[in-house]
Amino acid sequence: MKPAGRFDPAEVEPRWTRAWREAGVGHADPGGDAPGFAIAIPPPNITGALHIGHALNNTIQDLLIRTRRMAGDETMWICGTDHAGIATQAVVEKALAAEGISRKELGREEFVRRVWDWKDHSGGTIIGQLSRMGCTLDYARERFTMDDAYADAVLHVFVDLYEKGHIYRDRYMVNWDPGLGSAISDLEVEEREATDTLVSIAYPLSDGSGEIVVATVRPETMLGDTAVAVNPSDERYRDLIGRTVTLPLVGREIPIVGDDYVQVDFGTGALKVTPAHDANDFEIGRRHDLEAINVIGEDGRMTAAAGDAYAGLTPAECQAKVVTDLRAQGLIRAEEPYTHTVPFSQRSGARVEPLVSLQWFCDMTRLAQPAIAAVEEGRVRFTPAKWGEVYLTWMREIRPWCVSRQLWWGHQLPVYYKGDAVYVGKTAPEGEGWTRDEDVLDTWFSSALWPFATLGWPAETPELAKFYPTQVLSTARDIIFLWVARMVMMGIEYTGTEPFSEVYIHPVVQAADGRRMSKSLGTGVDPMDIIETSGADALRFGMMMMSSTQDVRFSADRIDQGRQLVTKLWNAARLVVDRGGRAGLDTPAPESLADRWIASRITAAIEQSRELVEGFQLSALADLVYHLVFDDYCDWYLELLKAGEATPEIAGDALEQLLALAHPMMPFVTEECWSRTPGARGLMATHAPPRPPGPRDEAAEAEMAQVQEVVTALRAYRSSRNLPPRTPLLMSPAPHPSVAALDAVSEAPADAVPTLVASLLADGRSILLGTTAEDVDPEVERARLADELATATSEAERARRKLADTRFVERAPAHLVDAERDKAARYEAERDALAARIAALG
RNA sequence: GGGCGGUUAGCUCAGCGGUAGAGCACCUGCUUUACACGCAGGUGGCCGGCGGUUCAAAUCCGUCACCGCCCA
Repeated sequence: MKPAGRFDPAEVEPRWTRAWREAGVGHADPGGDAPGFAIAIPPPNITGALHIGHALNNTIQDLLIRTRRMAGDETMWICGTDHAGIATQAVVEKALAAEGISRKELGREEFVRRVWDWKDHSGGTIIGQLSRMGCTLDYARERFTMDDAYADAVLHVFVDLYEKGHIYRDRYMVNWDPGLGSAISDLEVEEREATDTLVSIAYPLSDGSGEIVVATVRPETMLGDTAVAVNPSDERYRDLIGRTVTLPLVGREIPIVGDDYVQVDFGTGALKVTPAHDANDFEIGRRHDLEAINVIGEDGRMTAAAGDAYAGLTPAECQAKVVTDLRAQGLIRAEEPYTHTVPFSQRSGARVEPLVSLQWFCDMTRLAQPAIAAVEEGRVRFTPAKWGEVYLTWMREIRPWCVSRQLWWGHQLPVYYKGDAVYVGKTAPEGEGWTRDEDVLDTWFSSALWPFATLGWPAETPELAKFYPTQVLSTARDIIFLWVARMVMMGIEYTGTEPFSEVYIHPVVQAADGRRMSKSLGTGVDPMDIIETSGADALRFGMMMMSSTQDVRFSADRIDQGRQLVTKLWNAARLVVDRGGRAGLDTPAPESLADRWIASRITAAIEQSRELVEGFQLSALADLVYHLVFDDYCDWYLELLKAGEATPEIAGDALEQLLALAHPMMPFVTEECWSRTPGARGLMATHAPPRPPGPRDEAAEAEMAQVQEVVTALRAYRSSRNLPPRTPLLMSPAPHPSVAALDAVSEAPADAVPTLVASLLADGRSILLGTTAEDVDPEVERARLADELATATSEAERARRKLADTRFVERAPAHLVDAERDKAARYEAERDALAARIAALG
């Protein structure tokens, strides 16, 4: 069938999505002989919809997967979604709230059932959108982090880490999110700047001999103070160490301790110590064996321990009352505005309350060691490499991970209590009276197992044998710690192997104005809108162009560029087919200059594209394909084909190579063109890769470069003389046949040469050309020649000056010096020729 | 406080030791029978400032300024 009419992505693309699914293009066969190549998708949340970051990341992964598939590997792109504990629970709670129902009214069992209902209806959104983008995931093997088998793997790991002594329960300082009613990890806390009041409070010495003044932005926490700390080197206070003060409003007698942590020059140099509500104070408390009194509860209100006057207030209300009460007692010494950073929850947006709480922790120090070595020794390679350093820095200072969350949606801890007894196991212990821990695991605990739990681990499945370890992980830098690092640790611990060997960290796409792209700011760009207006191929090309070496602003121009490339390919294919081009021929060796040249150019591009893919230089790859299609193939080669200087056989073969080269990036248009090319068999998606690089045809490339230079010079000449584009020109010496085929130029008869008007430097030598004598306006020509003379003269001088520098001649590489000599000679010859022409004009 | 990155054409970005590139925008031509989502020809940069290394620096080193991110 001959390609005809306009290319309509909205009609074409869904058709191929279905065809690939039906042909099982993404479905992996663990039984085959071909080498396995696997990528585990960063599982999107079931709550979300496709955003530009997904579009970018999954374009990259599909490009890699399609490239390897065409190369003959047995590919598996592991598909699935993440249960996203906090986010999903929040979405469902919000929906319930709209019906006037609270989670607690519903009860845990019913609530979890409702979340599953919600997941069944809305949880597949992103996976469906990825399919529309042309992603060839292994959809039939889609996994979910709460699937029975997956959940079993998660509990297996928890129990095992507990038995190995890495998981323990402790009262420890955690980041408490009062909005969520749960502890959150260090990585979910965001520091923001806030201006508070720094209040100086006098604490009277117990023996009545004076007072010590402390400064704080959280006066309400004084109710939980159990010491005052000063730096032992601070002469002002040194003598007070070991004495006590009486805590105002409370009346508790608390010690003055010496601790190096205290900054002498901050505030008054004396620090109130509240071990239950400040991470640093907690450490000081441990060093001095101080009691930790929780005065702020998990409900975000003051506890009974804060005293009858304050219990039940919010911290803000309590702060106001404490300050009022202290002022009444004349104990406020100063109040001044103070700007500092304050922790907020990335999850709920609430101000994080540090408090001491009984939680489950995972000590990461031993697990980190082999994961550090894996990167240091190159078994896991980051691109760009700097992220490897970021990873290592974090891993070397790794801290305990708080893994319990006070939520209902997630993997409930396999922990059971009876009185003081604790049992950890996948199934409930025998006997009566055991109750299961209410908490669930941090979602990242389960995602850490993603690359192997999705393949059936801990069972020894054929999938695991064939496709683990995976090859590449492509993701965003903001989850290097949350996810990548933990996958490496868990992968090594449980499979003995790093879960992937390459980590590609893609850029962050910002809004066009440089702000963060977000729905709430209204700066988001919906990839599905782009697909609707421009097609998935254009989206994919645009994302590739934006996948450069640094963070980029969203550029609609790049999408347009993709749309134009799609159209160009489509039209080029139509032309070639129209001229008798066919695919899959036993193509004869190219003979004409044009045929030899395009074959060589494509060979070069195939070679380059391999290097670019290996180095994840994806915007360069997109750029390469773009220019190969537009410039080499369409602007030069197809013009030569139309002029009869190239053969349809080679044109058809070149088209096939071009489609294969572009297919991983733009699967739809290439598949469609392929299907309409006579002689094409099978799908482009499973087509052999672009032909392996053979030798370049250096001679053809050099000759064609000369042809291009002359043709360009002819066009520029007409343009500068304001001559219509196809104005016939005469030239001497005779034009190369390809030049004559592309341009209205012919050899000047010998007797006409003296009347030729222009002298151009092209093809490394002077050529003379002109129309006929009567067209010549001597004034215009003289001005034009004078311009060229000026250029030639200054370039010649420049080169001579450089050659006159003995240090350059002596120290620069010989080929550069030679090139400079050659340049000087050429420009001097040109200069003289131009001068002669001007003289001849009179 | 510590660390990392950025600063190149009007805009978005490549280039990272040998006389500055792309796309878009802009200007001039062109209804050339694949494509006006096109073709041809152009305009436009002391490559953030200042020092240094080198025969040679947008590219390497130092420093300053501004912007952004990460960790404390």
